[in-house]
Amino acid sequence: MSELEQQILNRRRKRDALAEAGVPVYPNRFLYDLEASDIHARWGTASADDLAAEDVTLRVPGRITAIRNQGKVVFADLHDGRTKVQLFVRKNDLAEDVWALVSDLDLGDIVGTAGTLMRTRMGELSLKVTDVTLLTKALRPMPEKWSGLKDVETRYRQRYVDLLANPDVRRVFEVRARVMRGIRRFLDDRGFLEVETPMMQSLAGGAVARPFKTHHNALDIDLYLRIAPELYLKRLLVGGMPRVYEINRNFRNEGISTRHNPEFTMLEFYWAYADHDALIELTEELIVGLAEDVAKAGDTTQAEEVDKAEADEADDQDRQADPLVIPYGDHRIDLNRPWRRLTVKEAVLTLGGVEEAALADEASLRAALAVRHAEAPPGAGYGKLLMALFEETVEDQLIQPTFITEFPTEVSPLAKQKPDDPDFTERFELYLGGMEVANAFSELNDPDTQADRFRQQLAARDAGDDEAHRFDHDYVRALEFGMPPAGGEGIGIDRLVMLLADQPSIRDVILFPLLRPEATGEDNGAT
RNA sequence: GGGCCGCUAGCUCAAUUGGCAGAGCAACAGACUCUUAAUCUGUGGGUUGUAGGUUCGAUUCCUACGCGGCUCACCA
Repeated sequence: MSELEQQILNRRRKRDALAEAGVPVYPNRFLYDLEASDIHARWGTASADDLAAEDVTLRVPGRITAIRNQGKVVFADLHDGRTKVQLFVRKNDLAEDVWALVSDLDLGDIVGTAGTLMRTRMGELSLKVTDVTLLTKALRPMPEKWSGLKDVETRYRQRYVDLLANPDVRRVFEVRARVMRGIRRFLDDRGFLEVETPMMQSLAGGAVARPFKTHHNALDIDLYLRIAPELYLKRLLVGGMPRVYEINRNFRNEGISTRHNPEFTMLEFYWAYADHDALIELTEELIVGLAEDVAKAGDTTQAEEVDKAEADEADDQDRQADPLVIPYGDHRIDLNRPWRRLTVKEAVLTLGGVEEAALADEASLRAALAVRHAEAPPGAGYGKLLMALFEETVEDQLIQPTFITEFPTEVSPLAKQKPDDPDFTERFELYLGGMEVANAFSELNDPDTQADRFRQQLAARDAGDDEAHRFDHDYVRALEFGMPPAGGEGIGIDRLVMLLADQPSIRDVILFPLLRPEATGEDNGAT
């Protein structure tokens, strides 16, 4: 029998012995007053005398994360997932069977306690326990208390263990929730209506990417998981909803990397009568507001948590100095407005170190790519070549917030052309931390031009670009009813959270990132 | 898909030139009525990711495979 199996067996025996003695080992409920976080929020600064005077008796549930057994006194940490409160258990204070239960507790057990708040001689806020009931027995051992769980594969596969062992992981997902709330509040306050459009589409449009394919049996039709909600949201503009947004999952059947997960969360919003410049303003305002929100929340979390006092001090100082200068890996990103704006061509010339002559025509672009050992995409015209050069020379340098504007029409089949230069569109992308975070443009609303663009995409597909956009006849029909001039934007939420929570991989901001399934063999210790 | 790296006890990590696979925590038995990485005494725990190969002998060298990480490619 392996070590793990032995430990599981021991825990099962303890549980089964209790059950045989008539103790319900998975009781249905425990009426409680407060959890550890609430207790710290309310009495975190109360003195021993205050507590004695107030005589606070409480019922508190939680998970046992540490046990310090002193013989006839036991100290234990009772954790609520965010923070702990210490249990101070004396044999004299308990009924005999309760003391027996306490003596048999294992790390990870979930219990309900009752007692009085006090401070120990060392000053720790503690619950002087008068009763303990087992709420759930943990059958598997917890990871090591000091080093936590480091193995990345286990952290992603068994996120529940990661969350139990590594308290910082919890904070990342609290930031994520805060970002989601902040976005909804921001857009709701400005009169945007949150809507939901199909995730299963018979034609995967609105972006350029390979889709996942599935099949509906009753209708006997193939369907695709959406790669973007764009074309449906714009149909709502036609339908007279002037400001709409959707925040939900997109699915792209592409490679996986530190910035790509096959399913990812995207905010898209459409704003009738707004132009490109209004979108830039709104984007700055939104993201700055979210960053301020996250910084503020970080401060209060740290004030609450005694344990966190020694958290990264350099970090704290930055935030105090300027909450809009945020750490990201080795970088500091300055979110103070206004953010830099460069056209694609300007960026290639100034940041990419490309000679102006290289932008002259397709041949010179191809030459510039060849010099850099970069491939030209199949069937590429001037626009695609320019973007290939941009990605090769500029993209990963865009650490500080930068709006890249004036994208080629060739790579922007749904965007409106610039009035003075039809080869380029009123489109921008926002880069932060070297990542593309947002993509926005003035929406093409001329149905005939849109039909032409779709035809050009079909031609590109024939020329070897198997990700070119499909022709969506119903969308053109919708445009024929008249779509108001509008600005639209998509923001990648996962990447934004990476930045605001200072996480290096998209897997660190997605609770259950996609991994290859585990080998079919049984996990050790399963019975 | 390519390149590089990793996989050793439940967890975190060692193991010299190819020579008996170890430690801390956790577990188990015991001591201890203010500890907080509690302390002290003792004990058990391994198909070294899988399958082959080389060798008297493989955690170590070789091959294939699996899973993961980074990276390149891919990907607005």
